[in-house]
Amino acid sequence: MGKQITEMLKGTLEGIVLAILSARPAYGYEITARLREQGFTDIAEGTVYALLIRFEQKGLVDVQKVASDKGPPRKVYSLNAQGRDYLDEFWKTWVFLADRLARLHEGGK
Amino acid sequence: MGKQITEMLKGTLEGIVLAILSARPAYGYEITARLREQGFTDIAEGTVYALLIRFEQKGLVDVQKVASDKGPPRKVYSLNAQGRDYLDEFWKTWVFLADRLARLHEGGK
DNA sequence: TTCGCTAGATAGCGATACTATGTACCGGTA
DNA sequence: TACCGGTACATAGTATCGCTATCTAGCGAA
Repeated sequence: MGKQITEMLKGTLEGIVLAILSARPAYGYEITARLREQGFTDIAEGTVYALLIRFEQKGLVDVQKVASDKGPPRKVYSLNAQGRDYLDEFWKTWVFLADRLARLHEGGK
Repeated sequence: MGKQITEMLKGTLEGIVLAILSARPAYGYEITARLREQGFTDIAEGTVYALLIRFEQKGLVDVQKVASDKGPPRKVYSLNAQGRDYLDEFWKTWVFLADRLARLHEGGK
């Protein structure tokens, strides 16, 4: 996909992961896997963990440690009220941007 | 609009400006004005100039100095063949991302 | 002459995603 | 028992990009 997607993900990956969490709680490894399923094949694991820590620091998620039968305990993240507000904001911003880009795309054909 | 748009513009502003240039050649100040018309009211001028310089360094645009009757001479940028290829790539990447986000947005209602 | 608009340029900053690497736990198998 | 692969989390260092804040400079009008 090249380097363009990397820059484009800045600011959007955040919303993507929040959206995934809004569907149901999940832990880091699981989120990475789900991203890959959805076509984001080259998102680094480290990126997701760093993102989740930021969510925690901003108070957008609640965290719960859950023992796992394979590997170390999982940190399960769930979106809280503040996180949902933030996600709403994200979608508004996204729609704004997608709208304008759609117009530019149409115009340029 | 908040801080979200700032991060979201990373990687996309590049394509937006290339798309504007693909319609017709333009100079920095003009591009800034056109962005504001299209609703991007808070894009800093300095950002556009820096972006144009990057385009030049990457060889995506041709440059022509044109005297102006007001202010210093204008640097008029026009998209060249390589720039058009790059813009095509951009749209492909954008469509990929917009597609997936649309699906997430639908799912989350 | 001063103000305001046009036009371009740059230094320093902050946010974010990536690369690369490391730790640690578990089950299966040779 | 010893090793390997898969699971799970974590972090140090880097590059990119847009923003803030400033600066230079030309021109016309008040």
